[in-house]
Amino acid sequence: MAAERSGGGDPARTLALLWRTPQPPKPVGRKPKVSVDQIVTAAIEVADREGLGAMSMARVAQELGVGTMSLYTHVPGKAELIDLMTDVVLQERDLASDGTWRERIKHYADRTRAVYQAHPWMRDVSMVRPPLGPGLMDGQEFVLAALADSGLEPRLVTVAHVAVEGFVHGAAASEVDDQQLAAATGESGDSWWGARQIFWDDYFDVERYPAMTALWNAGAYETEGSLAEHVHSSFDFGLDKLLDGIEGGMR
Amino acid sequence: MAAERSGGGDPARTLALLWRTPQPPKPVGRKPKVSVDQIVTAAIEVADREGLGAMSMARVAQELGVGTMSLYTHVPGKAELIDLMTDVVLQERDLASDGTWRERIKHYADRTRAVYQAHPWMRDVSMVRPPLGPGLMDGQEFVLAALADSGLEPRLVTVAHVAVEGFVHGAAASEVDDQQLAAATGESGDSWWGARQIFWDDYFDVERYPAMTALWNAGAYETEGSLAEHVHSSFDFGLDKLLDGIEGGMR
DNA sequence: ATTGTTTCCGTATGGCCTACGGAAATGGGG
DNA sequence: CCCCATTTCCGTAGGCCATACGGAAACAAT
Repeated sequence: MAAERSGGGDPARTLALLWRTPQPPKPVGRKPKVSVDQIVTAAIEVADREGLGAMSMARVAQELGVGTMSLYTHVPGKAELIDLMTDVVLQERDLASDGTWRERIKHYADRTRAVYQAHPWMRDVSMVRPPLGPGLMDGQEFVLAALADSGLEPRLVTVAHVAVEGFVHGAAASEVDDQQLAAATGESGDSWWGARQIFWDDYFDVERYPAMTALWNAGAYETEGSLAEHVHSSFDFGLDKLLDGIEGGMR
Repeated sequence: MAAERSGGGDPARTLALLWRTPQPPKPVGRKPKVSVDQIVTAAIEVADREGLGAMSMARVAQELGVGTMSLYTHVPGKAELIDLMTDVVLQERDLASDGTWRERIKHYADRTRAVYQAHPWMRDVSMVRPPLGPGLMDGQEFVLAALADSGLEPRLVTVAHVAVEGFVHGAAASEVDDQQLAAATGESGDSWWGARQIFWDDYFDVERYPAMTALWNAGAYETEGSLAEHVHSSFDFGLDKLLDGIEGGMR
């Protein structure tokens, strides 16, 4: 399915929800059975366990013991609910701000990765029109502050910011993709690749792929750890090199 | 919705389709009304125009003037169809192999970006269990050959490969996300951000976000081009710095 | 008890994938 | 010309999804 997108609904309503603008208590009327926080928490639990595909309005309502349509009293729609879920889990990063600028960016990358690990459905959430809530904003501030301390001039800070954010979210999404697929299909990544052993036997053409063949023969693919560990260390390497490049470009 | 995943179906069948293993012509039996190639082409057209969400089996069959279930005679299921679509559009990159290793990697990035631009639904396709067809394999060979020429030792070539692939696909996906959302919702990115002007008026806290405020005051956000252009140049910057880092790490 | 206000939620619409099994088309052998 | 094995075509049906609509139910104040 396509990426989940932010709702086109009333921005004022969505922003009030994201920042939990306190609503004046209603003096009259029926008492609510559920709150926005309960709905968001239940939705996150369902998505954590069964994926964003399983997080339907009916499923969340069932979890809370209310009717499906009751949710719409508290939340404009599913897209906005995903916005709320996203900002809540981004807040879990709880970013600490000491160390050099490089250390802080690596800290940011680690914490963001941890969010994706804990909530693999984040892979399916598009970040180009992000929820403008405290979780997202605190993260942006953290990275921008670090980059500003690096000595880059302001214009380049904003450019580097997009590059770093893109790398970190992309890397975290990639890493988690494998686990998510494993959960969704009931087949591990290693098992999946194993079942495709016949590719190397029947289709791989040594003449057509000399570079891959040479690397294979040089033992470059005789890795020790699991697939996931290899991917993880590759992204550590990539982030390091990206920061090296940014640092070097200033001297 | 969740990311589209590769089918857990019979790998041998899927590989035969990906590499278009010639089937012995059937001497008897009803003549097929459609071919695999026609199905894949029609599916790509639908997805290009209306997104992967609209690419349903029923929609593709309608496009071809056949019944929905007829497709299942030629293609195991939707997941495998997406694999076939993916490999076909990756083949469109048509990679040329001259220039320095850096030039070749930038060429690869540009051509891959072009694929995403032409086929925005690629954003929704997970690449952790990729279709092992000629389109993907040729790309891998191209990047690995370039990195091998850079002088990295074999072990590091495979590590750098994952980092570069992650960056390129992540960047291309990010760029395209905006257009895809614009098409899906009928609202451009600039318009979307404009509608959220009230965020800066009502919610942005100068005390809480000093780094962002300082950058704003320094004029770092007074960009000239569109949002899309800014994102594009940021990823060019990022790739350059990543390659700088890789290059510098060897000296 | 009535009224105003708010929340709860049953129903209905139109979509999705695909298992199943029978109908229709095709070419060769009698 | 008919029969039949083989292959493809496809209608039906089941179980999911989001959400518009409008009435029922709960509550406080009068």
